[in-house]
Amino acid sequence: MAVTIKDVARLAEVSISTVSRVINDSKPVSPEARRRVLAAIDELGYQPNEVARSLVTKKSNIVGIIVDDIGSSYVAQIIRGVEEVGRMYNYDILLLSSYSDKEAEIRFVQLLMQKQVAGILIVSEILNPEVLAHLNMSKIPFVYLNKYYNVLESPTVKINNLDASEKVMKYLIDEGHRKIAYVTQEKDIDLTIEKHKILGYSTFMNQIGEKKNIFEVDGHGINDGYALGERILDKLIKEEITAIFCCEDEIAIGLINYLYDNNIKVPDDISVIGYGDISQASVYRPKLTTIKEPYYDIGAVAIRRILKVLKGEKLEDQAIELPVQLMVRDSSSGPKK
Amino acid sequence: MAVTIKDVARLAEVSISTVSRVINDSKPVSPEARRRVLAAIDELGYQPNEVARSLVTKKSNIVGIIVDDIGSSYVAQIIRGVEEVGRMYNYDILLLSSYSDKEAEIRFVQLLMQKQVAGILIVSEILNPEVLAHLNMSKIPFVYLNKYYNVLESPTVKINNLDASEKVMKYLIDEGHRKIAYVTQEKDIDLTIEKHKILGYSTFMNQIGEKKNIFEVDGHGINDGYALGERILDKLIKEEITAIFCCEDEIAIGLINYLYDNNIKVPDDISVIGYGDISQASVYRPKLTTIKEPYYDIGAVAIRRILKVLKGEKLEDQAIELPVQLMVRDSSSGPKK
DNA sequence: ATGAAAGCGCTAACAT
DNA sequence: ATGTTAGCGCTTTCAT
Repeated sequence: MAVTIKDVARLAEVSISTVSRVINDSKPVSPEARRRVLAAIDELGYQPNEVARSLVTKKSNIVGIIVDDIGSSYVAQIIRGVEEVGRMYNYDILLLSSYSDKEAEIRFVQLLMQKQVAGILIVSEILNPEVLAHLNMSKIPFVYLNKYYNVLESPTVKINNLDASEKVMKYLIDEGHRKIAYVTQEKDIDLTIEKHKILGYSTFMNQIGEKKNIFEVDGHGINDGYALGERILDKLIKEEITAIFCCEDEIAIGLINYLYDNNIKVPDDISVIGYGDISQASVYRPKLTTIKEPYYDIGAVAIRRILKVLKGEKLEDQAIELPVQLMVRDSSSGPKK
Repeated sequence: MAVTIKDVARLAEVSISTVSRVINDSKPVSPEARRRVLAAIDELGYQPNEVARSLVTKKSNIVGIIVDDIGSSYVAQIIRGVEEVGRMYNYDILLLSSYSDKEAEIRFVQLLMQKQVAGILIVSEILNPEVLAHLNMSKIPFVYLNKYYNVLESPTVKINNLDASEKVMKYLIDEGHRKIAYVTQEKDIDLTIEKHKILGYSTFMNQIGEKKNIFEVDGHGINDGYALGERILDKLIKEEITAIFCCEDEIAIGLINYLYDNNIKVPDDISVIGYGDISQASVYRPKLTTIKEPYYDIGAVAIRRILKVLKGEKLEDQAIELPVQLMVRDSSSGPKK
């Protein structure tokens, strides 16, 4: 049997209330009593039972985080940010993986409510309005993060994607490119962040008065990027494209693989730019020029928002936008023609 | 205020014990009462308070997992295994990152004890006997995982590393290589798993009667592999090495980079084999021949062990060994001389 | 400043 | 089969 507050009280010859006051610093306690309590705690190696505490305070110091898949590296980065900041304020993390299962997301939210978590963080890759409804009902502070979709009307932290595509376009044009293509994901463009990226691309293309070339890719994998290459090669040549901005690093890498296999040199013949700065990006040869999204920061900012609400502070905006960084590496250069 | 067991009892016109019996299926309840309780639960949307439950049962359905760094991909894979299996048995995961801080590991163990977790899983990259001591004191079932060091006298799940190096050596020799080098980490070889890998290497080299060439590398990064290349190039040439087996993929990739930059072709001039099958391994060009360690399985087996103990079953052995897989890809071939 | 006592929501022994 | 009741370990009024 573990040592409880009673044991401490008995040994210190005070009441359990006094012990409680000492460990919580909640009310004045005489120096003498405090000394005895501390001594008793030390002697017995007493550790307050967090569960009992949570029961009465109706608050745990646990933050629940429902992620899509802990295996994705960006998710791991977010968790890292959450974990590290949470730790500074003594919050622990309860981790649940939904694997894009809507039902699971909802079940998990309920589960976290049962566990009296202090806050909830969702990292989803799907659109699930139901889960938002549950969250809003719960009265638990939460932040909803989504890499692909725009989160509206809910607390979130997101990337400034317009800024991202503008940075890329400006760089490319400054390097002398004019025939620039963009590769986007195929679906729900209105709902997704692709909207903003395409806007940035289009604006610049209009500005320099060149024809827009937007290709759609199916899937998120390197294979899909490779398959894309196969599909668009002719068009690339016909349109004399000298630079391609891809919506995801994986796609860019797959595309580079395809080009390499077809004797088209990157960046000499075509510059390829990715998006995301996944770990492979800086290893791959040629090293990928890409947009680095601050996932660690997203996690850190997200948890800070929850902590803020917990402290009773009001949030100004629902959404916080974080800037990105253009990582110029070896898969891009000026056009060599 | 959330709805409690009392509200359900009142609405169903039964006692709270009956409600408890229904939700826990712990004792027979008349069909009629059960029906009313279920209806009331449904109507009120009642969800049992897990915290109160844990307080009385002294058991939570939470498994604590202390990892070195959630950012490492192998750690993420382990967590994935733990999470997925845990979920099947309704266990949740409390995640703590120690970043190789000994003090933190110990603090976290105590924290988890306070939280009444059902089990503890440690994924450490350092050697920390103190934490083992705390763990043993806690009476909480645990498994200690360590990628680099041999865990003795404690429940663990590990890789059969001798098997791993034998597989590599057998493959290389079958391909016709004889001048084979091994790259190891520099320190504590007696304590680390390197011991078994080197044993496998040495055994085979003795068998074919060739001179052993073991190089030591400092650090775990790609840069370190690159630096290694610089240091050993002359020796490689002098000894006419045709294949190098590296203790880590990162080292292998760095080494390949260096060789590539110095006009030595992989695998034509030298075959390079890694260890770990990190995500880059199958993307990198040439794709890395390497040993795939089953991290997902390690996590899954580890949590199963804990669950087993929780069910009161005895463990046969302290350690479970999992087999590895040799992934033959493009960084290796027969010697081309 | 301190203690007694109520009660958080639940389970489980005991009584019926 | 069902209800009553005593805690689980703690915080927090309410007295003193």
